[in-house]
Amino acid sequence: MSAEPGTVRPGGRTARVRAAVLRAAGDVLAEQGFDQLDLADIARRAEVGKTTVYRRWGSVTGLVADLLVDMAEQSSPREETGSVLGDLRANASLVQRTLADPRQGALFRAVIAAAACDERTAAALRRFYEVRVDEWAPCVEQAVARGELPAGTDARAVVRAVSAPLYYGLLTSGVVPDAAAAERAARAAHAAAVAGVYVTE
Amino acid sequence: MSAEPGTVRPGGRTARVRAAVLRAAGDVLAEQGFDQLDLADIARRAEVGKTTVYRRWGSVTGLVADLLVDMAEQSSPREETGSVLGDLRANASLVQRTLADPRQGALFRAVIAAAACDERTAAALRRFYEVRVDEWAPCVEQAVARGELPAGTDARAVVRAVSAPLYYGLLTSGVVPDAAAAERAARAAHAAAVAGVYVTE
DNA sequence: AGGGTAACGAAACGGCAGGACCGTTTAACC
DNA sequence: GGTTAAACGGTCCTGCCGTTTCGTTACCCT
Repeated sequence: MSAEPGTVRPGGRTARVRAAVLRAAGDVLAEQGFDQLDLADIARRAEVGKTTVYRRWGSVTGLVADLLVDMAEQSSPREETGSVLGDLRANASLVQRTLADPRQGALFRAVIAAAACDERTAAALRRFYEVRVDEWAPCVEQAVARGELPAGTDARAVVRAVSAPLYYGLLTSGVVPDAAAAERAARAAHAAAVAGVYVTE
Repeated sequence: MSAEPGTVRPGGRTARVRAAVLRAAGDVLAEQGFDQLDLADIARRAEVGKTTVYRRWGSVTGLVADLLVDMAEQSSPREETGSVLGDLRANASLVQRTLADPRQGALFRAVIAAAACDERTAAALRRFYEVRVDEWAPCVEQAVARGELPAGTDARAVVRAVSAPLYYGLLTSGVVPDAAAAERAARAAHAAAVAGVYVTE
């Protein structure tokens, strides 16, 4: 049993091929959604042999899983405004702008759909959001330390609460969130956190 | 241009075939997810000719869209407990139990994934949630009338806020919601509504 | 800098999803 | 109950997705 292709000689051409294929995969996912995905089409766009794509990724979901690993590596740093509400607003705005962007929004919908169909992709998606939530949780922890939120508040739960309504509208009703929706999301999470809804133990 | 098959003679055998196929489709969706869906397999399970499934529904997404129409018709009546928080709890618990049910939960994930790939399916899904939100919005409207929530509160927004975190966890992280999550969802939506986050105009 | 081999790429193959044909059943209307 | 055609269902087939094969390129190590 040999290692996966691309792991022994990951540099040079191999890296270029990976980058080109992932870029093409992102484009096609954003344009068409993941079920109409033809690996041969991606190979053509990436100017790469069809055989290579099948050998290295095997299936559509495998390709999406690798794309998610790539996306998780590009983490956007959090902003700090001095108050929880401001920080949550910044986070909500970031999520909102991401989902409202034609390419990014469609890409996220496609990736989440893919994760619902394949366990490996689901694991990659879970990891992606873990990274994102970990990035922003310190804002809430600092707020607890400053006394703005009750002690014992689950920081990660608050961060997830900000994203939830924005994702929910997009996924279940196709509603692209606007700035007002971001503001509501931030204020709602803040109000709930102040009320002690996310206090554990 | 002739009408869609199944619309001119919707009774008798046609209805039985539709019911059998939709049931089989739900089973397969819940078991395997929608991308591995083979219409011939569904036909076999439903003990129906393969040709019939292809002729009437054409594609996997078309079948899912019809399944959603069928699901929307079976609306579960809302409960009324006398207080907003109680009503929101009842709603959250209903959603939580639905998503936590192995068959129903998997079915919802699959259906949402299908909606991300096809516009007709997305429209059917939107309609499904419109029906559900309309069913529960009166609870919030009555609460506003009773003075429990501020005037001008967007009732539908509050109802959606209850579901959002439960769906968000399931779709992005594969977290099956438990009773505690339902309680948090209800209390969070309530706290935000009381704080006037969902007041419009 | 040169060899060994990991990784790529073109072309040919094959299995199966999805569709076409046509005879059979039966719902709808009188 | 008889007639009409809408809808079903078995069979065959065609096109495409994914795979295999084998020759070529170029990355990595010494």
